[in-house]
Amino acid sequence: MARKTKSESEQTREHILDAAEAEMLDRGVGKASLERIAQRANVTRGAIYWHFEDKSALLAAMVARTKMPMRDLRQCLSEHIPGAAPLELLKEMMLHGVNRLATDDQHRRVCHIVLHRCEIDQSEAASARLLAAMFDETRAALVAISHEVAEQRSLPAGLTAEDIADMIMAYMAGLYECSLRHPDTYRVEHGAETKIEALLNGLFPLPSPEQTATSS
Amino acid sequence: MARKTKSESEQTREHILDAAEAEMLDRGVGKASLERIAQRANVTRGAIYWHFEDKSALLAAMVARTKMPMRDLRQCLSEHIPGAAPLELLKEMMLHGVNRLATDDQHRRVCHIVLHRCEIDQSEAASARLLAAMFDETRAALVAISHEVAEQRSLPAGLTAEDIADMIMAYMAGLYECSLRHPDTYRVEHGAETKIEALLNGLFPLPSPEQTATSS
DNA sequence: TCTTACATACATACGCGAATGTATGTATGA
DNA sequence: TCATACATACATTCGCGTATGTATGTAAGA
Repeated sequence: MARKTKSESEQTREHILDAAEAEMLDRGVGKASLERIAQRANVTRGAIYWHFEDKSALLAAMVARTKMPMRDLRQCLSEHIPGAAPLELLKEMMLHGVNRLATDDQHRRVCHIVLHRCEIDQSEAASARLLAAMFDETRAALVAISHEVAEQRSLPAGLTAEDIADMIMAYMAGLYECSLRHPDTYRVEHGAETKIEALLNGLFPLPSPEQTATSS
Repeated sequence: MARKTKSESEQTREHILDAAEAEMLDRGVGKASLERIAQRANVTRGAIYWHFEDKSALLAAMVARTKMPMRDLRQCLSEHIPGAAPLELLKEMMLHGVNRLATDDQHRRVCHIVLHRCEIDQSEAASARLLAAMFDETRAALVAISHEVAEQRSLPAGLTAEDIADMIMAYMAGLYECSLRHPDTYRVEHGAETKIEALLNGLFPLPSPEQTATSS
């Protein structure tokens, strides 16, 4: 076959990424063969090796295609809901995560691959670091905003803002876990907002009058 | 080498399982080779094929070694804390999970392997079914006990006992996720009991007087 | 504007190692 | 002596990486 123009080559690259998503979702990253990925994309392995160095680079590109930094999310939400209280912002951040998990199929696929169809070892060090970084980033964001919320609401006895952030972190991680692993029986989107509100109300109780008096 | 007595052969079986745990933890299930597992156990692949049909059977045996059915747990707790209120029982169930996750190293290893070092596909269908069964089992237990608790406490507005059970399910799943994936930065055991109490107090608020009057 | 030269975007072919499953050997306990 | 509990040897498969072939897009120069 002949050489393609630049935009066409960009398309084949996308086709390869799509095919890789499908293959890795079906067989897992380890058992996904470049040969079958190529067949799905109607190219040969040569094309894959032209666009990507190896399988792990292919995986990394897949992740990069769907990753959204926390920084951008918060920025975006702050602009979208100007002057929102921290608690409102936190709720919106969580809702955004749930919504994306419920509706963005590509994001679901990629997360499912990275989280559950991938044995992370040294060869996928890049993906491993990226995963850890996303965890740290999310957690840091939660800690920061939990501190802000704690200035307006109170905290359960014996717990710090960091503790609450860790609990929220676990809840969100669990939602991803349950929703991706058991999509037929666990519906994240069901009552999502109500649940989040209930959780946050429980974790950030309204300050009782005497507490307010003590703290002020 | 020569034939061993029955108990000795049982020991080699255990050694093989131990070695498999270590290998699969290091390299992941897919990249774990039976040859290296055999070396770690000071046997040859022949021994492995004698005791297990193939790698997936080996994995299944590993899981079976650490699995504890929910039925047994509840039974055990009911006997241990006789006459406990449902809420107390639920708290103890969750605490038991966290404690095991924090202290039982073999359990941690096996869970980490099955959850994060294993690309579940048709070849590991047995493990996949077992995992799904554990999920369903746990969830059913949570739903049941949530209903019981809901008879004594109240529920957040707009949520059912099933909803609450799903939230608790997500929280527990998230604890496993965070603790196993980021053992250095995420400490499950830190303030575990206080956190669980705060969570349950938030999800099962004390019935307010007028609500009690209305419901009765 | 037409040609030339080079880079691009793949396809094809080859060699390699690694892991698996099986078949067979063998020494020992019961 | 016979089944057990392995060890050893062998064949086969599979996927990867690389080397190489090839046709076309594209830019520079005449």
